[in-house]
Amino acid sequence: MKLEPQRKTMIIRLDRTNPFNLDFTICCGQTFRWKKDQQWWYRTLGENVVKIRQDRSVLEFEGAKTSFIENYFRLDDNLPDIFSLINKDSTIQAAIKEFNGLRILRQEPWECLISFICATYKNIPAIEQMLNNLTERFGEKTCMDNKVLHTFPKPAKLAKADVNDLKSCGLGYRAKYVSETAKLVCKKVFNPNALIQQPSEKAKKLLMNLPGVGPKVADCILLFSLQKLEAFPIDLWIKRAILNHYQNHFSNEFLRRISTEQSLSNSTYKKLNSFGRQYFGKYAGYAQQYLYHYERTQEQVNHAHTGTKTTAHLFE
DNA sequence: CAAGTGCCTTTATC
DNA sequence: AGATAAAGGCACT
Repeated sequence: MKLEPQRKTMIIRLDRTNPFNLDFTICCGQTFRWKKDQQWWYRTLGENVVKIRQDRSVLEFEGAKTSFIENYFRLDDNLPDIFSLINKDSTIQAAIKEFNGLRILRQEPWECLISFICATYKNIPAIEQMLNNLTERFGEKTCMDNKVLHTFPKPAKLAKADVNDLKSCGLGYRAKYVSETAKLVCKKVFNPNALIQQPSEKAKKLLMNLPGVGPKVADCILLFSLQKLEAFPIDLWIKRAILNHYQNHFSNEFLRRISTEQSLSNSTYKKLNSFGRQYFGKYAGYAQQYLYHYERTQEQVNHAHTGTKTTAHLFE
C-alpha cells in the first residue's frame, strides 16, 4: 500500500503596503502552463511541482521553499516605489489601479527562451497548448494531489528530438528554431543563465543571434527571466496602447504610418521601444506589463459595446 | 456551422 | 535601408 508523501503547507504573510495579486501575475501573459483547480494553482517549477493559492494577504503553497516562492514571484520588489517612478499619466495610473499587485516574475531563462520562441504569431490559448504538448511529450512525469504534471524538457532532450515530432506538438515552422536553439544550449555555445550577469543591451544582442529570436522575443526574455526590468517589449497591444493614449509623443506622420503598417518594421520597433524605456524609466518593463494587460481588457470592453476597433478612427 | 480574421513575429528576399 | 511575403495552425466570431 502506498502512502501519500508527507507534504507541508507553508504560509507567507504578505505586507499590506506592498501589494501582490497571484491571479493577475499568472494570467497576464508572461508565463504559461499554470493550471487552476478549485482555488489552487499548479505548475512544475524546475524539478518540483508547486501549488499555491492566495487569500488576501496570505499566500499558501506546497512543493517549494519560502525563499524560492519569494524569488520567483519577485516579492522583494517594492511595488509602491516602482509605481511612483512609472506613474507618469492617467493611462498608466488607471492600469495600475485596475491590476494593482501584478508582478513581473523571475522565470527560468531556458524555459522562458523556448516559450517565447514558440509564442511568435500565436494567441495565448494556442501557446499554452503547444507548450503543454511539448512538456507531455518530452518532459518528466510528476504528480501532486493525483494530478499529472510534467517538468519542462531539458535542453538535451529537445536537442535530440526529431524536428517532425516537435512539429506535431503544434510548433509548425517554430520547430526548427526550437531544435537549433536547444542544440546551441546543449553544446554550451549559448548559456541562457549567464546573461543574467550581462548588461541589458549585450544580453539582447546575444539573444538575437539565436534562430527564432528577434527584438520582441529578446525583450520578453530579458524582462521575464533575465531580471532586466527596464526591457520594454513592443507587440500589437503595446502599439495599440501607444496609438490610443500616447499620440502626443510622436509626429502625425509617424502615427499615420504605423497605424496602417500591418507588422512592425525594425525601425518602428526601435522607436516605440526607446520611447517606452525613456518615458517610463528603469522600471519600464513593469509599465509595459500593466499597459499590455490593460489594453487587452479595454479592447474586450470596447468590442462588446461597439464592435469596433479603438484605433481605426484616429487617423482617417 | 462555415469561413474569415487575428494572433504577445521572425526570417528570407528583393 | 526599407518593403514584402511566407510561415502552420488554433481560437474566436
